[in-house]
Amino acid sequence: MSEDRRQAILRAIVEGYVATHEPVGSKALAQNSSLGVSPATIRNDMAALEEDGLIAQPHTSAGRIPTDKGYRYFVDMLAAAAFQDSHKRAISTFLSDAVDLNDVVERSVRLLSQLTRQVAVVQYPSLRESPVRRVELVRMTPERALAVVVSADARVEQASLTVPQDLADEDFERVAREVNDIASGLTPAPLDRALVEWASRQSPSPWIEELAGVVSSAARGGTVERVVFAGTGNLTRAGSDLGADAVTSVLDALEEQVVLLRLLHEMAAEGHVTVRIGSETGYGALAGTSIVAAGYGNIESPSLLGALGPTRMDYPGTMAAVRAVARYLSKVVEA
Amino acid sequence: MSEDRRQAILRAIVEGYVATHEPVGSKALAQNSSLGVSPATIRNDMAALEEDGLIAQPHTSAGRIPTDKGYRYFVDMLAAAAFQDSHKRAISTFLSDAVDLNDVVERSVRLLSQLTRQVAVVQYPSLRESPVRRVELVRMTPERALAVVVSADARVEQASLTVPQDLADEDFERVAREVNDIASGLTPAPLDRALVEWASRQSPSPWIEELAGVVSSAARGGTVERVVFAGTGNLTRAGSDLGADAVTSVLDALEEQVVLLRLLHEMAAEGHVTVRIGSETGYGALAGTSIVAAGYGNIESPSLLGALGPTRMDYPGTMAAVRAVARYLSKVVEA
DNA sequence: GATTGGCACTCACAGACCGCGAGTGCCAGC
DNA sequence: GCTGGCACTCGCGGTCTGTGAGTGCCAATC
Repeated sequence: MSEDRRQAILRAIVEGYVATHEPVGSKALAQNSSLGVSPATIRNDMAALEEDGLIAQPHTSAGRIPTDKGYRYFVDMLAAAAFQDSHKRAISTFLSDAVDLNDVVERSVRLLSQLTRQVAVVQYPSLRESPVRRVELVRMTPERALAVVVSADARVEQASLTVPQDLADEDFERVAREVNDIASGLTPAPLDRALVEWASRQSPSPWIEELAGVVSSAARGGTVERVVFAGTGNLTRAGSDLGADAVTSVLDALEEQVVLLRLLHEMAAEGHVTVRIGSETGYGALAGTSIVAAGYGNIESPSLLGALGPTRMDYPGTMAAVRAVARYLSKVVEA
Repeated sequence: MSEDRRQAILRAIVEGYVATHEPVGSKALAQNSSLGVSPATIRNDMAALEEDGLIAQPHTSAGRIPTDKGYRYFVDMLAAAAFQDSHKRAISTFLSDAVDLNDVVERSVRLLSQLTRQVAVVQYPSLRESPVRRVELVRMTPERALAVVVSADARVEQASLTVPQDLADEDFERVAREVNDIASGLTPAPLDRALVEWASRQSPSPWIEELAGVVSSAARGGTVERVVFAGTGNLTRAGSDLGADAVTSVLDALEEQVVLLRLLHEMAAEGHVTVRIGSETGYGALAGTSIVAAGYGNIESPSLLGALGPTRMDYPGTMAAVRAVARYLSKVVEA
């Protein structure tokens, strides 16, 4: 009862089940897979694997299917799969002619969903540490103004604020120039301090306060983190394990974003390509689904992207695709 | 065989089927609905309605369900339903504290999906005729620059372009000032002319050309029209008629956007709240689904928003919700 | 002529039944 | 420790059948 063979059997069960969507039995395994032992032997090992909670049988007289724990074991012993050249080409052609950051993210998420045939999610790059390039204030109406913050990585953020109706245009322009001069070249943290200091030197007024706050948060990359997704159609495409309720919860989770963001944050802490399988996600709504994610961009505070699909997914392929897209996206964003 | 009673029967069938998801038979109709006639009479009328193609029976010995044409007839004879006060309040609280245009659109689409319990779609307002408020050019690196166009309705568009590496900063700044001075206050059409004229006065160079083109298209509200959606989870929520394939096609159509945009454009031509039922959409992928849409914003070239769901939907309620949200959104955008 | 009650007919649906076959666990032998 | 054999389990798919809702048609009635 060698440990090696058991691993091989687990691997064969996972691969077989992923390929056929059907529980795999000892006999089929003996014939199909090339581990030269008899069905009976395999049965013994299967019993042991089941004992360990790595596989289970849906019905008494059916074959075995991997449990979440089994998938986990499989993923952990997985050697990095080679990524097909055709895919590499697809990535570069797909991403090469993107015009701006939005476009890059948009294209990436579509590409990833096509490569993996799963739902792809991409978190907008967190550009917290990127310095401000310029701040513009535009007075739209007598009492409304728009602040436009351009950061060094070509990201443009906007926010609106209220100004006193009786404020003279000259004063408004002076403030605009001052804020731009102060902010240019600063990263968010020093920017905060500089703005507070500057505001305290002005004659106290609520709009100065609001202006400082608005510019600070815009420099941080907008008020909210966002996740875009694509490939939701894959959830219901033929061959998906997920029932209607499961699909509903996943779609809801994607739209609410908050659960998804928390989960991605958790995963960011771990390492390169990380996988959460079924119940490992810790969210009941995501039972039956797995997430394969990888960080990209800034090494210290990476953003995440990943693929989400039924636990019965092609882990090696998905992991390879996620890794590849993350790598390319890192190049683009860092450049 | 009065025409009035037939209409009443059709109405009762539609309402009954929408409520219960089950074919409705003559007997149940006679008891439940308060039109004082016997089942036999109803059967006669039903036969006539079926003759006209307004209803059908899924199986020989089942009750009747409305056809697409039947829903159409029902919708056409529908008196505008009163919209609940609670909904009105929901709308104003939901939309009142939006910070910018993105936020308004985002909130609207979520709100609409909640009110209708369908998939909501909102087309980004087409702001073609809004004049430019300001144009900023920022040199990001020696050979890349960013053009930021702020329009009078607080929309911010960005585009990147290439500049000659050896261009002096003073020259760059001069061009930036000139372009801003030219563009400010102009709507796209005159802006195009002014930019072409201006470019011809410069010493000919590719980057001047690119700049003019980029600013023109940014002033038009970005390169692409976009549609955002929310509530996709409702497609699979309990009680949806749609099979897995239908859901898949709808999700795909939503993501591709192009089909959806064309359809919305077609519907924009019609009038106030318009409805496309099942095959009326003209797209096979949308068989079994209906769209209720209404224009908002600029009367002459309205943008659209709407709700998308199974043909068996609550048309009166959905139409009322769509109309109400469209009205509020118009106010916000026009203001 | 419109409406109604009656009646025979149709047919989907749910439940019961059953045989097949894949798969298992266990045991004795190598 | 591996293997062949054997009895056992049990889900799945097929057939069959009764039931009941619903229909269409026809003759009688208002």
